Amino acid sequence: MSIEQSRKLTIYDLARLAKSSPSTVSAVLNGTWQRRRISRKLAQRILDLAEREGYSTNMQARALRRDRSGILGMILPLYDNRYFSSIAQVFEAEARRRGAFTIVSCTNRDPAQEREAARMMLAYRVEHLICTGATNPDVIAEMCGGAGIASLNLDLPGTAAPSVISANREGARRLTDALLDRLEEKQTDGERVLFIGGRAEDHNTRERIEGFRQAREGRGLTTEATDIVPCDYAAEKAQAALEAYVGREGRLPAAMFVNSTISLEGIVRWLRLGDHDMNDIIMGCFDWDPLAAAFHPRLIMMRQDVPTMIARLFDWIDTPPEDPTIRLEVMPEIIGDPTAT
Amino acid sequence: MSIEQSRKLTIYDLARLAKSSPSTVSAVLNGTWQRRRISRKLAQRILDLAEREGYSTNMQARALRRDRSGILGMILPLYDNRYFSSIAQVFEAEARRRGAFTIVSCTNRDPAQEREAARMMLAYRVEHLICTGATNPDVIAEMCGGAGIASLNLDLPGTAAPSVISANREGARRLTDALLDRLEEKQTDGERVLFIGGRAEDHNTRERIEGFRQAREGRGLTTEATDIVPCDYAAEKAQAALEAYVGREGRLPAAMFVNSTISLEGIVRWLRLGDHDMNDIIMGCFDWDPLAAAFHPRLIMMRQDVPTMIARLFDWIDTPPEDPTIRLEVMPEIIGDPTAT
DNA sequence: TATGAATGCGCAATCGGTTGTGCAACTATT
DNA sequence: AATAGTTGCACAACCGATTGCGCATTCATA
Repeated sequence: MSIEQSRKLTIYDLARLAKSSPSTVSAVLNGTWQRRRISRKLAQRILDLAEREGYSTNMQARALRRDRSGILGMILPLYDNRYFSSIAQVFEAEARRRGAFTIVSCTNRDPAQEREAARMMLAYRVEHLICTGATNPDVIAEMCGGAGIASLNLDLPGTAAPSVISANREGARRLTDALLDRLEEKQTDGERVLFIGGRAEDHNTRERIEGFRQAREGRGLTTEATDIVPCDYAAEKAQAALEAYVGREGRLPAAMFVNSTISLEGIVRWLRLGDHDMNDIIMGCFDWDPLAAAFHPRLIMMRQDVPTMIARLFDWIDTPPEDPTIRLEVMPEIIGDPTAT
Repeated sequence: MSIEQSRKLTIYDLARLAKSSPSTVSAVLNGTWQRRRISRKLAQRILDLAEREGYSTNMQARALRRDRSGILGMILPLYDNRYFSSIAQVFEAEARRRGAFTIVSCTNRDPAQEREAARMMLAYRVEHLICTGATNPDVIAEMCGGAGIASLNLDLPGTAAPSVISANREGARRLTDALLDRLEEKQTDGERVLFIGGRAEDHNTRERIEGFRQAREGRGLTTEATDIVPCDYAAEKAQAALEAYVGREGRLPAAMFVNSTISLEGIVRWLRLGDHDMNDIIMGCFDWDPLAAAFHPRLIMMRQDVPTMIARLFDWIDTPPEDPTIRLEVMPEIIGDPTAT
């Protein structure tokens, strides 16, 4: 261990201590010493010294000189559900594996916060910016373009940068199919099936609604507009929306397609408050939460395939696609459906 | 909007465009122009120019020169529960409010990852490092000390840096009291009450066990060692531990103190698998999850007061405490206990 | 014993801001 | 009209790393 330094140790200090030069020390410490024909002996001496003195490279200086920060940036709506928190964790783990550093910023689905976060990330010269679930990814992509930084969209697609998203329509179709299978088992035909949660403006919600419609159509069922309730991402809104729905219809839906765990929270709360039995109603949720699964094993959930999505993202970080508007869909996995293998 | 530049715009470019000098441009852009007696007219001209050309300060260069990065670092075990994700979000929001940037790194309760993350944070010259739930905070504090960086502990305390933690013992006492009240209501005296989850080595778990013991002692109850099962933070381990416990004892405990939502997940799963009625067993959980609350309204939960904890943390960031070993406890709130106001 | 090549390392410029200092040009004072 | 103070700005030296280039040795070859 070194003596506590008030001033951080630099390559100049090490050069002095090693009776060498800053350029040599630099080459040794960043691994380019062989190419610069530094003798192994001197290199070892400097490495030992650096270790003993607790030297740590000043990344700001390195970034400035190299014109590469070594930082990957990500903006994210929130951390507080399993989908987004897992995105953040997997992203960070993979970046770390490659020796990159990550900066993640939560922007609360707020366009102004998204822009501000992107501005800061660009100021810190991130090498790539991943926009996850951005309300308007194209604005961010344009900011990045102006700064010469590559951006990528995740979860919600854009038209100005490559996008990795879930196969929302197909996923929703499968989830709806599972719900309808259950409904048929119960032999309660003609009952209402409610789609609830998400935002009508957002691409994923629209796609999932379309998948929902198509699955019903496949069984000769038509879907009423009143059965589609994209009441935004908030437990209270889902709770209120369900209350209103049941008030209008005079009875519970037989099955529900719940679009996100945050909506699920409101739905479950409302059912509990009204003392309804959770098992009387067939529920599917587009998103996965293991605690919800534990509490309600008959709940069918679509688990989005985060590891694969992040892997594809890094493929594009390594080799940017020629087509900047390319969109890749990753299939989510159905959980809790006994008819699925 | 500016023409797309291949090379980023610098203050030198702006100086040329404005027919001024780099030092003047710098002063204007970082707000010190009044102190440097730059005329308002020139300042405005430069600001307009910067805006029009889409200039963005290179934070690496600024950090290098100022010897201040403007970055606050935080290490965190995980994002995937409401407690830690809320810590990350509130921390980031507060830092942003103060114009600071944050870097958060998940280290999976792994000492090696914690050290590595701290090393990187120090290389990026964070101005403060917050160690949240670190397995060995003192190691990190020492690394920071050697680098002349202030560190602070959150959630789990250390002895080498100031710590903000929850009032674990008192919180556990209250939670246990609530459980025992319920038990008495049911008039099923003499039944077993199980403490399950957490790590025997970790300070919080030990304190909570102590609070659990004290609350029972307060009612003249002694606590068997076999009723204390700190089986680590993992759903599967809690599930297995409960299975083993019930196997040994021959019956379910009448009440359970579940130490974390991750343990709760395993507990609930096991109960479901065994087809036990959740309402036959009185449950308390030290940590809060709104989805769990929705599914199980009779579940009593201690919600740790994250906003207050973060506020205290920033108080210390602003004015470091004289005593570096100071420890502050923040009272968590009990949720779902009808006897509490 | 020259000559050319390879080895081993240091010099100095550079990345893009920041900031102490100095120096004109003006204004106010006597 | 001479002096002192103020206003408005530019110069140049940093911050700590990186890297093109060059120079002195040593080694191999003729």
